[in-house]
Amino acid sequence: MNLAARPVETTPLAHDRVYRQLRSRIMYGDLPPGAPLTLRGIGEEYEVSMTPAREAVRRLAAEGALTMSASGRITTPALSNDRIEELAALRALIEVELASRALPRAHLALIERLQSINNAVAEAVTQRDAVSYIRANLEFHRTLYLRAQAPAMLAMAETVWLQMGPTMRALYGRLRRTEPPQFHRLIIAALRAGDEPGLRLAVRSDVTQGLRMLAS
Amino acid sequence: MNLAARPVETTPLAHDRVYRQLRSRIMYGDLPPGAPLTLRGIGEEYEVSMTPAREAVRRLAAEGALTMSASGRITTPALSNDRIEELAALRALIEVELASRALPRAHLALIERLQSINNAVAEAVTQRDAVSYIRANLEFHRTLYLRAQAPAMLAMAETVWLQMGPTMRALYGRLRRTEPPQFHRLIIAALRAGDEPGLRLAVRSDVTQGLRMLAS
DNA sequence: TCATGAAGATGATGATCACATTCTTTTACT
DNA sequence: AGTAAAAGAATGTGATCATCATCTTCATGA
Repeated sequence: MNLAARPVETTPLAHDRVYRQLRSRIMYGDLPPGAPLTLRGIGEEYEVSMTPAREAVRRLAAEGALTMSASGRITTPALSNDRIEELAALRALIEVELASRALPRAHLALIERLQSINNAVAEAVTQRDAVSYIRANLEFHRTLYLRAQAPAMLAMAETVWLQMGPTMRALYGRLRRTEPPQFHRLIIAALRAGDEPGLRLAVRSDVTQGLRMLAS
Repeated sequence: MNLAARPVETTPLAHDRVYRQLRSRIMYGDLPPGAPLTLRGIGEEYEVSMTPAREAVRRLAAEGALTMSASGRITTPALSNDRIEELAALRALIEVELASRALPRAHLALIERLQSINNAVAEAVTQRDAVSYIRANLEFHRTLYLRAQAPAMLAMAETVWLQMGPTMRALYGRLRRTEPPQFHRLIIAALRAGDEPGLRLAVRSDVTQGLRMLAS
């Protein structure tokens, strides 16, 4: 057994690299809804052959991050309003539970980190940078939920985020506002106070507020 | 546009066929936890080359139905008790919501179909046929949830079922009982009465009852 | 002017192969 | 006899190619 020769350096695997980069672009709204992708195009962009591109695309399609037509055409998902409502409801269900499980383990250091991330969210809002906003917003939620010690639930929540990525970009893109996220402050306040009902309400409100944007 | 030449017959696609068959075997507990699989073995079994086998495996791995080790070895998941608790909690969250949404649309024909499926469940129990039991049990739930008109939520629930498949088989395999499922009767009764709180409680109880088997 | 159809381009699918890594078994040495 | 090294087998990864389906474009005809 050779322990010294294996630092931690793993996974120079091509398909995994392509998967992760595509996943980030989709989740954070770098791609609009309905954007077409091709295996050859992806392979060329990431300098790999079609094989790893195919595996990355299939993996993302299985997670709902990409849509494959009957003829195999690949696009980012263009969600119907019903589908958006469903995904928002799923976010509410899962993330309220995650927040609730994180609450008893939320110490001061975590709350301060959330505060700091929230400043980045506010800055992205004032600069109207949709991608930065989505990334910082999701990092706020992920940081809290990591404390829940519930990896399967967190994975489910991230899958929902992934499916909503392109749509969130389109939604925030046509939104004109400059106020920082109010519900994040409520979440932080509830964490400080150890107020579970308040926390559940604040998370639910934050997660479903995007639905109101559909009235446009 | 040629409408006549395309009946409905689509998807003789190899990777999709392999995916569906493997998915069924995993979800219904035909494979035990930790069972090893190989791409060449799958290809031989389903008479395809490694390429479609790989795509099916990757898709299933993305859904959590298969586990890939760091070196790429493929096995069915062997869940820890913590992970089982998490997945059961997810089932409770999602399926209670699905049942609640299905309730206002549940007419008599649906209730009678559930009754009939429940007879099949009871029969599988008396015959101690684990695979038939799991299949009939999940069909009971799926039939109800289809009425919710919430495909994204149903897909999430099925993903959880998929992850638990091998473990459910192992759990029911060492279970020795012959009584039919009591909570299914409560679910049907609540549907007949239009009793939403009762339905939510019955579904939650049915979904989490398997957790009690862990006390062994 | 619009519909129809054919030709070309585009793209996904599946098979095969070479390669590197990992696991298993055997062999050799103490 | 037990441990370690080495040879061999097994397995996933990625590239390339042939093939077929689909879409687009352009020409043809009413």
